[in-house]
Order: sequence, then structure tokens, then C-alpha cells
Amino acid sequence: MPRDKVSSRQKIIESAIDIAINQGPRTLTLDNVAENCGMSKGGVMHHFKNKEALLEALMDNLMETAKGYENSVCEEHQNVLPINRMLRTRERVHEQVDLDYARILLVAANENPALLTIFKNHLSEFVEELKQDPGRYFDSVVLWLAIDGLSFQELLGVSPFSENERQTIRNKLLSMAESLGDKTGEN
Amino acid sequence: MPRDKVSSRQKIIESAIDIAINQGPRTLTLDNVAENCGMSKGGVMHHFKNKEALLEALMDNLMETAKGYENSVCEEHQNVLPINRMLRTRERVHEQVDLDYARILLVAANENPALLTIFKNHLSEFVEELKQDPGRYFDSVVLWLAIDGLSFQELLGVSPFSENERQTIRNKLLSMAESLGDKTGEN
DNA sequence: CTTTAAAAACCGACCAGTTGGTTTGTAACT
DNA sequence: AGTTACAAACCAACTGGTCGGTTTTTAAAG
Repeated sequence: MPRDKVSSRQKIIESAIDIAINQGPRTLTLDNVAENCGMSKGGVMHHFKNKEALLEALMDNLMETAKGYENSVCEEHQNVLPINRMLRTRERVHEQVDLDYARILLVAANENPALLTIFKNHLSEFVEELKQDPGRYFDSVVLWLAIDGLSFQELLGVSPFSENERQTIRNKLLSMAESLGDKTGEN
Repeated sequence: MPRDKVSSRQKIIESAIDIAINQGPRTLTLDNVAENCGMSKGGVMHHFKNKEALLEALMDNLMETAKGYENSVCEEHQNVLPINRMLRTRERVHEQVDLDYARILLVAANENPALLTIFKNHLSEFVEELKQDPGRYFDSVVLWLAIDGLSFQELLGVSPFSENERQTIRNKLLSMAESLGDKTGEN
């Protein structure tokens, strides 16, 4: 039996994520990853032909996790404005995988900006969705940019707010989104 | 006088900025800087005892430039809300030195997060200033986070908006800030 | 105005460590 | 026998940083 291809690959990815989160972007090296998951570099290279391939896998992993949370939010909160859905998703991501998870974005930005294309496309799709509702477009964009600003500040480690304050801000943004109404216009 | 101490140091800094902007953070190496400004590495090391010292100088340069724009805005628009002032400053920075200038932040974040402390302190001061006016605190924070989100998206190269759209957004944010009133409450 | 000597600016070779990546080997499974 | 899944040794390029030496500037003395 191939010793355990799937779980080995996954173990490498998790090791890489672990490094990206708990150490800086600069320490995400192939040697480090190999050591962190108790493998030789040759082993790692067997699963990912080069570093870029590994980073791609990281990005995919990140996007898929996010999409998973988005889906769960969609199920619980139906017929809700896109911006509302987005804010709730962010909240959930924040609770569960911690924003540190997004540090992978920083690694990607540093290593190979092309990797961010996947992420950018995700944002573009969301803009298109917001444009479907021209009347609430701008208000939604502002709320969206605000939550992004808050996240980015935290991501770079320059947020002047405490976690408590950030929580308050997120809640207020959410309530602002809710006061924009629901999809059908009632409320 | 030594050959030209001031301008040599400045030339190194400008070379480093040039690299930080036009190439990725990873290419900001001492060798690269030296080559870019037509000097030997030894020469560079003479002006900056190590890479960190150079990066510090970059951050200082960035902060001082920003402060310069803020002052010019202060002169032209007196008695205006802090958030209003901040948005106008951002606009001016954007026009003149381009947001690419802020790419230095990314380099710093990647290389030595401690360097961001200066930047973080600047943000903290602004929060304190906003808190002086509790009635408009939250609205100001939202506008601020929004412009930050817009900038950060652009910084990472993931902005789903065109430059035209971003301009529209910035203008709208500014007009929202203006509708918050001026410092004295009239208007 | 010279001479002189210290100080500052700068060069270029070098170093140890790290990087992404390759090659070769080998044990296990099919 | 052949493929899969690794391990181990290895490599060239690059990293930040050091160091001995050379040139240029400055300032003081004659």
C-alpha cells in the first residue's frame, strides 16, 4: 500500500500552516516544513514538486476552509443580505480558526503575489454580488471595507484596538448591516 | 566634508525604497540595495550597521513623509474633524507618493514585525484623538477602517475595484465624513 | 598655502549559514 | 519487476555580515 499518501500530504500542509501561523513568513522554508512534520525534505518534495506548489495548496486549503464556513452561515441565515452573510462568516472564521490563519495570505504576498489571484477572484465575485442590489451597494461596500480594514490591521499586527474593542466593532458593523434590511426588503 | 554623507545615505534609502516598491519584499537584500545605488556592500554597511538599521530608516522615512502631508492638510483645512483630516491626508498621500510607498510596511512586516511598532503607535494616537469626541467615535472608526481596508487591499494587490471605483469610494467616504459636521458642531 | 595626520567613506574579498531544488538509494507494497 | 513513498546526501545560489585595506575629506600645525 502506498504508505499513506493522502494523510502524508495533509500532514505536510498542516505543518506548513502551523509554521505560517506560529512563526513568521520568512521561516516557512522547505527544510522547516520537513522537520516540523517529521519527514525528510525529499519526502516533502515528493508530494509537492516545488515550494510554489506547496503554497498553492496552502491557499486552496485556506479558501476552502473559508468557503466551508460561508456555507454553514448560508444554511443558518437564509434570505439575508450578502454583506450580512459576509460579516457573519467573518465572525465565524474568527471564532474558530483564528485570524492568524489568514497569515498565509501574508506569506503568499511575500513569496509569490500571483498566489493571491485566487483570493482576489473571491473578492471580485463578492463585488459582483453586491452590485446586484444597487440601492444598498455603497453602504455594503463601506461595511465590507471596514471589516477588511479591521482584519488587515490585526493581520499585520498593528491594530490599535484590543480584542474586546474589535469585538464591539464587529458587532456594531453587523447591526449596521442588519439595519440595511433583508433580501426581500421587509424588516 | 566627507564625500557626501547626507546624500549617500539618502541615496541608499531611496534605492531600498525603489526595490521595496518595484520588486517584492524578498528582493530587498543588502546586495541588491548596494548594486541598485551603485555602491559596494561594504559602503552600505558603513552607513547602516545592519539590515535592521536600514529598515528602521525606511520606516522613519515613510512616517515622516506621511506626517508632512498631514501637516499640509492641517494648514489648508482647519477646524475640521479628525476623521476628515485623516481622509484628506490619505487622499493626498495617494495622489503624490502613490500607495506603493506603503509597500515598505509589507517588507517590515515580513522582515521584522517590531518595526511596525512606530506605525502602530501612530494608529493608537489617532484612536485616542477620536475618543475625544465620543458622539462621533464609532462613525469615525467605521470610515477610518473602510479607508484602511481599501488601502490594504490595494497594498496586497487584491483589490477587486478599479482605480476609478476606488476614487469614487474615497470621495464618498470623504463626503460621509463631512456630513458628520465640523469640530464646532455647526454645519 | 603647505604639510600632515586623523577620521570618515568606501571597496572587495571572504565567511558561515540558509535557501530551493536535485540526485541517488532503498524499503515496502502491488 | 515495477511503482510508490520516502530518506540522505548533496549542490549552486544567495543571505546577512565581517574585515583588512584604500581612497577621500577635514582640520590642525607649520
